[in-house]
Amino acid sequence: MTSQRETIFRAFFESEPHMTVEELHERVVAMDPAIAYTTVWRTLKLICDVGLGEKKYFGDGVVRYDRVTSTPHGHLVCQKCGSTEEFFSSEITRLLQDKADESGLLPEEFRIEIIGICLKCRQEGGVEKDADNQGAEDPANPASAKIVDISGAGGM
Amino acid sequence: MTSQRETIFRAFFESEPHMTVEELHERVVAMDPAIAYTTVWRTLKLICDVGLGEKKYFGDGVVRYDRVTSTPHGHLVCQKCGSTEEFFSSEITRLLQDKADESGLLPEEFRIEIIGICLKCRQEGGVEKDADNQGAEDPANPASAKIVDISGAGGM
DNA sequence: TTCCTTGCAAAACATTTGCATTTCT
DNA sequence: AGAAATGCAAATGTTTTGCAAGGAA
Repeated sequence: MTSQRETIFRAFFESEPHMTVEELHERVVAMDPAIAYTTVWRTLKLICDVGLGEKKYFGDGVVRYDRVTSTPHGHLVCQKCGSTEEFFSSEITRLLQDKADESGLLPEEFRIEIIGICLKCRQEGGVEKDADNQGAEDPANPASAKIVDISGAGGM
Repeated sequence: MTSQRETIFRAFFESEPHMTVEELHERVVAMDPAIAYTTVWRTLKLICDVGLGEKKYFGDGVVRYDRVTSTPHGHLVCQKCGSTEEFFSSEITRLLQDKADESGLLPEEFRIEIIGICLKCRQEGGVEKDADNQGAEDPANPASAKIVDISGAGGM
């Protein structure tokens, strides 16, 4: 365990969910400017290999990484502004498990994503997302990643 | 509407689901050797833009394209051999719609993927598929192929 | 002719890897 | 010392774009 790894681990586990390598690297650099992108990438890979993290693909061309949580969850992703929201549903999880069982597939991960246009973007109409930062979170606006629900309709 | 487009359209709608640009291009070339990869790519983009198709990301580094079906469906993807299977569940769809409604997001697409190890691969145990790097797993690091007890779920 | 499409080549990009150097044990 | 981690640069592998030539309306 090196100091770089410790920094990267901290940054990863303390940050908001589904960050890209680049985003995490930015955070890491803020803590220690000498840490290279490659090291962040390799550490992220390490974290996934040991099962503490996993890749996420929201479909905007970049890989994101999530901490492995005890509870499976899905994401609501806005195509326009790139904001994301998480949701939980034990009922959906159960149904998916059933599907896997039927097929004989031993599930390792469930990916549940709802892609669409968020309420805010529909109301504001004209707001375009940052061209060179597609689907990325605005680092200055972590509010774009909020956690919702937990027990609503559908037994989540 | 050019002959190339007609060929590509036919190939796309008559082929199996979730093909990559390259795979579709191969099929197209079999029908008309003069059609370029770029044209296939652009036509696929066109198809998606008009809403007849949509991108899929199974996490192996390549984009796949699916026809938009009247019924939303999910995929069971084997990390080892790369095989895929589709499944349908109106109940899951309904629950996801509920989640979107709660958030105010106008859903345009549901992505439901169950990633794991298929029955065949578990039975055959050691059989490695040609897929050089399925899911970008490190072949030299079996730890990445952890198969945890999923009594609770695969953990997303 | 005018506009749109095609093909080829190259640009863009994110992800990975090679290798010499540094750091840790 | 020996093994492992780091940084930099470059290789990969795709996706995407620029532009001149070709084809449809």
